[in-house]
Amino acid sequence: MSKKTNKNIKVQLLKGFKDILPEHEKYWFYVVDKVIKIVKDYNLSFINTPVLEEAQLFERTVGEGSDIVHKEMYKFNLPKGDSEDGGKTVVLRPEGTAAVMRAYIEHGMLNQPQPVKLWYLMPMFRREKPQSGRFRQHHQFGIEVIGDQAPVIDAQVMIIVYSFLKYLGLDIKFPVNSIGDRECRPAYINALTSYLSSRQRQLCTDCKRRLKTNPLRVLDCKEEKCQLILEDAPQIVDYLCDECRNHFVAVLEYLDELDIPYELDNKLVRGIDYYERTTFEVVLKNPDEDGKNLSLGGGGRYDGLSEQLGGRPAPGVGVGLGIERIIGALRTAGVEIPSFVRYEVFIAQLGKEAKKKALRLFEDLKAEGWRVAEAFSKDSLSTQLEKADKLGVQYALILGQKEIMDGTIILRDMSSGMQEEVNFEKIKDVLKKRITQPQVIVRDLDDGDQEKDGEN
RNA sequence: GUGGCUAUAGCUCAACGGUUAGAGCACUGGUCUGUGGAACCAGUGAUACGGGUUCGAUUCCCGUUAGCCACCCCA
Repeated sequence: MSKKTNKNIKVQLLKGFKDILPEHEKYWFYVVDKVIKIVKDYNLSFINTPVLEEAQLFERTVGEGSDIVHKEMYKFNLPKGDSEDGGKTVVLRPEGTAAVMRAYIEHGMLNQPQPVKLWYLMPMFRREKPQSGRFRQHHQFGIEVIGDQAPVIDAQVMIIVYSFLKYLGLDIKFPVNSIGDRECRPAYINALTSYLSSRQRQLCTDCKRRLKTNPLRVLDCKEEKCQLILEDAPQIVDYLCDECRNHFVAVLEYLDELDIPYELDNKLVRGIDYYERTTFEVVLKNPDEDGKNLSLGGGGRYDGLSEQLGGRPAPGVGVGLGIERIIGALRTAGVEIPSFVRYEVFIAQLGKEAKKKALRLFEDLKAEGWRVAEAFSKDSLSTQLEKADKLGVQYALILGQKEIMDGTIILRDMSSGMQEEVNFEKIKDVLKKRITQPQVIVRDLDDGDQEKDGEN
């Protein structure tokens, strides 16, 4: 950095954006490890979609009246005339479901065995005011099961979420509701609207607006006066058609069967228009000091979404979970995150000849896939071991004049301080025996991360 | 979008309307070419930006920007 930069304005992060730093690495790897585990368990197929999409993909599905579309999208026009896509209005993807459904339609996944079970891990962008646990770019692990409307699928999506978070060490529950479908919901909205209209004067200003744009959203208003009015409001359950009611009851039965903790919440509507029937959220079981249960994600069924995008009918149900929220929850819950082994071996050298031989040994070990660290530019053994210690290396190899004469090398266990002389030629075999399971897992994880890096 | 709080080194924090803005941790080098988690010595490194009050501002005032938090909503 230049010193007196009075003239230069410091370039920094855009508001609400966060760097993911080395210090967050172990949390990400921990979560991604469990993601990989759960998607293997349930045979979900990987999908990722572009960050940039046409604006109407979300405007038509998430809904013009929703907060996401209405005020939170990064939306801009591509310059006209410089390319075939010139003049199009594009947005940074604010949520995953509509994008995945677009891909499902566009790639004819209807011709695969149904349902198609997909998962993704990708960044989302919403231009909200940043706050605790809320950023303008965040990452979601999402699951979408498309092509089947059986209630058991709804339950299964929730079961997957439940065991995923269980793997991570988080205890959660599902507020759950059914908001009906295209057949029966209009009647409920009518009933609700006329009830609220008659009491319009007592509603908060936001709700007066919602009453016109999206009456359902009045239901989850937090204002006390609105809540009071809502106590006697018509309830969606009473308006569900037989199909929707049966579907909902069946979902709950499946959840009961596996003792998945849920609680009925007849005011849960969610801020996205494409949902039908089942809607749910994923909240921490234990409330924080303020008595609130942190929300880790949400989901629901969207049987009409495909048609909204011009596709053939394809019912679906899905869920999105916020990675940053999950990591936050892991930290506050004090879940122990296994520490991360970056290097397996450190090579320390003493003397000119030893340095040469160590240089070669480093290359040899590396060629065989070992993760090797060194400090060849240092001559002091203390300094080298100190470095090895800071790197968290499990074993140090020490090579000096004496060892070269004897054809040996010293193997030092860094945690116990125990060390032994090993025949130089046998060192690889000895290492193979010593280095244990955890490192293998880290290698797997690392590969997974590289894939993801490519996407981000 | 509305409101509250904050802004000094990479981090945590100090200080004063007045000479050269201090400390701990971290970092770099050294003691250190035969043993790390330690000690000692040395070093790098900061008043967010702009304006005002003042002889003098890091300090007081205003604005901007950014951060944190709450509301709204959500992941």
